[in-house]
Amino acid sequence: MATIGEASLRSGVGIETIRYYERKGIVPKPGRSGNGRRVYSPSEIANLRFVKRCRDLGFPLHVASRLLVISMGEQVSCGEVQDFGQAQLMETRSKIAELENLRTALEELVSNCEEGSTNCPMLEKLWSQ
Amino acid sequence: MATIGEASLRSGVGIETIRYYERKGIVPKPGRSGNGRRVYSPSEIANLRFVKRCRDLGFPLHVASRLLVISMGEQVSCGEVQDFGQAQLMETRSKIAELENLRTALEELVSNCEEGSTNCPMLEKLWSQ
DNA sequence: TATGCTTCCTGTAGTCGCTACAGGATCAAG
DNA sequence: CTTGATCCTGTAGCGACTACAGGAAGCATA
Repeated sequence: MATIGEASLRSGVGIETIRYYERKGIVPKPGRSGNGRRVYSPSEIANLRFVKRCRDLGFPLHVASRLLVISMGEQVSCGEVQDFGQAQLMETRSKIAELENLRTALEELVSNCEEGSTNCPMLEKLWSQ
Repeated sequence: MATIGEASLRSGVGIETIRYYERKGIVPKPGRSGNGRRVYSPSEIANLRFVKRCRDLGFPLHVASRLLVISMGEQVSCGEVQDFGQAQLMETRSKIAELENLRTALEELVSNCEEGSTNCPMLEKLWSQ
């Protein structure tokens, strides 16, 4: 049984963020000690770590929450889990593609700065067309 | 001289977003007609288009605003403009690198779904260690 | 002229995932 | 007994919008 500070250290989730997850119902509410402080069991700390893992992979909070619920449930609906993974992968791939277009555009924009043909070639490009 | 609706169409910036930019001081306040409605000159519409161009390139609003101010000013400080461009390029590159790590991790995670070794291999992976 | 549709106005609240207080209570160590 | 760390609740801020509510005009048709 741990305090919120210990739970934070062991899970890697910030204290304020832990309370936020609780408020949002992402993780179940922990018990309280006599003085009203939150008390975390090892499995509750593991839950926090699980959510953090999901977040680090880019899953939105509501998906992390759903994955946690699925994990807790009787029979695991593996198909739904796989769907979330696939969706997140697609999302990530399309974000990469988008950012690569941006990178190309920015590289071209910045490269204009070398040629001092106008007052400020980059601004010119931004205004042109 | 155009209404906000026309300005929105011609600039590609949504009506609510135009008003938001005005509130935030990103673009100068337009004039008003007798009945209190906003009236946009062609150059004010161009300003909106400029901000949109910046946003599409990933620049944060305060940078777009600064670039607009620089453009309006007497002498253009080309160095500052170039710095913004370089910073945005670096930012974009590091975001891409980050997302590529995520993609790799997700691909591995999802690939586990094929091997039905456990109840749900993806969840197992998320909990493990 | 009356009606009805569209556009416009202001102001406020919601989104997402935190993060940072303010103002207070309690605990552990010296 | 005091000091400093940790905890509590509640609220507000971030960025960049987006979505109303509730009302005032404008424009076209009957």
